[in-house]
Parts: sequence; C-alpha cells; structure tokens
Amino acid sequence: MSDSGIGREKSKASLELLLKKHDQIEIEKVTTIRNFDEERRNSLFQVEQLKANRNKVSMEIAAKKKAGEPTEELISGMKKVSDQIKVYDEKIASIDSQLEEFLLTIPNIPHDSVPIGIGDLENPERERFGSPKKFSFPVKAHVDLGTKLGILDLERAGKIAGARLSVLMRKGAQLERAIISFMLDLHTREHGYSEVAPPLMVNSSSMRGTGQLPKFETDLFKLQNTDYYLIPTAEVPLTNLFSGEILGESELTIKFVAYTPCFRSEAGSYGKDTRGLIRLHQFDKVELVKFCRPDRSYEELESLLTDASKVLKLLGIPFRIVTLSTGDLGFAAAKTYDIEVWLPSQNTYREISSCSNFEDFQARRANIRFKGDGKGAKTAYVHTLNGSGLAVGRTWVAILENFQDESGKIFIPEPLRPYMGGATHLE
RNA sequence: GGAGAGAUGGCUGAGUUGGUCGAAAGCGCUCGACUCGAAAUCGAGUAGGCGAGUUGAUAGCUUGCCUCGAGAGUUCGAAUCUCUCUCUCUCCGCCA
Repeated sequence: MSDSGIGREKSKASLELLLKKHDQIEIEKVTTIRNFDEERRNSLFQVEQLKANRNKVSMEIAAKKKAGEPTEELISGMKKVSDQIKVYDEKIASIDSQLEEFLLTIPNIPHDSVPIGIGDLENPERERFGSPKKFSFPVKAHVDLGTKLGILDLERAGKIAGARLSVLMRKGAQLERAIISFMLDLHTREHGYSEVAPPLMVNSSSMRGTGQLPKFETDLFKLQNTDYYLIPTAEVPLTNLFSGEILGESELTIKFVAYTPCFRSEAGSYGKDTRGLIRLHQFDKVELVKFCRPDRSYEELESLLTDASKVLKLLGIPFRIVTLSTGDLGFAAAKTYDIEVWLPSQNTYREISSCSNFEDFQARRANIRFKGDGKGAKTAYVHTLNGSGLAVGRTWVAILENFQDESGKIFIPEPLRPYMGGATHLE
C-alpha cells in the first residue's frame, strides 16, 4: 500500500482534472488512467467486502474460543477468504505501482494564460526595466574583467577540479558573499520570507516530490553507494520540507528563502556557455519558495516575481521579464516567468531567475496538503511556487559587466557597499 | 565505527503469554453548566486517510475499509510474533 507521495494521484478528483484537460494531453494516456482506475475501484470494492466479513468472523472466533466452543469450521472457512483477499490486494498493489510509474512521467498542464509556442523564441516579453548603458569603449566580458582584477581564477579551478567549476578570490569571494547577504536580508526583512539553511543533499523521494525524478536523473549528481543526490536547487529541500504533512490553513501562505550552492551535471550542454560563470556544475543561488491556498497561487506568483525583480531594481541593473511559452515550460510548472538580466558583453538578456507556479503538481507528488480550522473543513493540496531570488553567480557577472569602466574598474552598487566594508569600487 | 534502548492519537504515556484496541489514563483543546466576568470545579466531545448510502451539497447523518515509524512475512485474526529498512536516544571511539 502506498499512501504517500503520488499515491494520491489515483483519486477521482485528480482524474477528473486530467480528463477536463484531455485536449492537452494524449487521449491514450487518459484512457489508460481511466481503465486502471476502474479496475482498481472494482477490486477495492470486492476486497473491502471480504475484509469486512473477515473482521466480523474473527470476532466470532474470539467469542467462541472464550466460551470454549469449537471454531474449526469457521477458521477453515476464513482461510479461503484470506486467500481471496491476498489475490485482490496483490492486484490492487500492482495497479497502484503501474499507475504511479505512469503518472510520474506525465508533465504538468500549462495554465490557460500561458502563450502557445514551441520554444524560447515564442516567449513574449512582458516588461522591461532600465535601459542598457551605452559604453564609450569596448566592453569586456566578466571573465576578462575578473581575471585581470585577480578575483576570478578559472585556470586554477580547472586544475583542482575541472571544467564548469570556478574559484572566486579575494574581493570576488567577498562580492559573492555580499550579494548573498543582500538578497537574504531583502527577502527576509522586506518581503516576509523565513530563512532556511537546508541540506545540500537529499534522498530520491524528495527528488520525486519536486519532479526531478524519475525523468531527469542524468541532470543530477548522485553520491555513490547512497540514496543521496546533490541538490540542483534549494527548491528541492524546501518544497519537500512539508512532504506528507497537512498544514493548517491559517499558516498559509508560507514563504521560505534559502541560500544554497546548487549542483547540476549539465549533461547535454556541451559547447554552450563554456566560458565564464554562466553555466557551472556548482553555483550559488538564493531561492524563494511558497506554499499557498490554491485560489491564491497566481497572485502569489505575481508577488514572487515582484520580490525577485526587486533585487535587480535595487542594484540598478537592466532586465526584462518574459513569459515562458508552452514549448519552453518545464516539466513540473504550470506557468513560469523568467527574469533576464542584461549582459553587455553578450549584448543580450540572459536568464537570472525563473519564477514558477506548480499549482498542485508537486503537492500531489510530495503529498502536501492543508486543512481549514472549521468543523467541516476539508483537506486539499496546497499550491507550491518557487523562484530564484536570484542566481548569485549570474548576478556577480552582471555587476562586473554592467558596472565596468574603461580601465577595468568595477563600480559597486550602493546596496552592496555595506556588505563590502563600504568599498565603492573593485580595482 | 562498536555496544545498547526505543518509535503508539496535538503532547505525555499505558498496552508486548496475539482475539470487541484505533487504542487506558493524564495534559491540552472545543462546547456546555456555574460566574457580572475570569479562575477553580462539574458534564460532554476531541486522530487521520480512502470509499459507499442519504442529501441540492465538497454541510450534516449512517456505514465499510485502511493506518499504532516504513515495507515484507507468520496467522482465521497482529500495536502485540519474525525479517528488512528508516529515524531517534544513551554509552564508547572518532571528528568540524
């Protein structure tokens, strides 16, 4: 019996939900689910009747034994019933596990407001903030700026570890820490998030809960001879914090912020962003996670986006927000906004945050529910959301590139100075 | 890493010669009585999940099944016996 995790996805309500949207997932899959479910309900009904009988007769046996009456016929009759029960139980368990495996591979259904498109080229721009600065000299890339300043050492990173790993030195390391502190302070003090310091490795069950497993195992680093994976984002430990729990409605919305390193194998990204800090096996990120009532989740998505955007606004770095189209949407998300920051050396906007509403997709898999305080209060799945607030490494890059001068000096944005011992420049 | 103990309802904590135990008792909480009000006292209620019936109802009411860390097993029947796993605690060792 699996009553945790996506076991709940067998429920009538979830099936109806899928059926309602049948135009968006293959009819075949829906039919499969429907057949499975029907078979399961029939067996369940049969076995429950048998069990009711067994429970009743067991009590009779107990009573007769106490009275010293013979019980042989009853017991031998019950042996047959128990055998039948076993057959049905096995059948149900088999259906459950097949159904579960099957459901785990079905992606979330995009929200009605998500634009149709086949890839990132169809992602409409929603808003743009600030305008890229006109430089009167040839801009340098962050790798060159950082290396020259002695705050970034990719060569030695390659020596001690390998490609797609980095070493920040001196003021570069301090800047990383300043960015982290600034973001954490902003979100905890101004935006009402509670800070969490989660483990950087989690078990496979958590990875299933948020949707990384079973489909995306190759994107993860797994620790040998254990069930542990290095987290690809703090979303995983934070969202799973309440797995298998029923939260009080009055506690919602719950808002967490965490700074963690993130680990990604970046399998399949050969040749992409090979230079610099844009795409690494390990990078720092400040992550925002929310648990809320279903009817509030799209409001919460908007405020999540606002909270994340605030970081770049305060730093004074130009950025834009795009809405991911259906083709670019992640496996688990129902709707996603990307925040893209301006990178002068690439003359383009690059993703620095991804803010998503997963609706009840993760909540079903991780079995996270809530319940009202009233008498007739029902339990229902929460909605989960998360967004980067922001990717720290890419923020570091954006600061170097957007605030460089002709001599290679870097202007430190005002909000970070308190965290940099009052320094105004990196030089 | 070595040795040992344990995991029961919101909490504390009974229950281990298998049989009206989903579970004593206490605390907490809810409702009621008393009170001007409160405290104290007294009375009643108080785990979750999934189905079925009734209903306009995802309200109530009636009813079945499952759950005493998780999974598997023994048995007509398991919180109670066996095995595996997970976690917690104590002592020793080691260590940031």
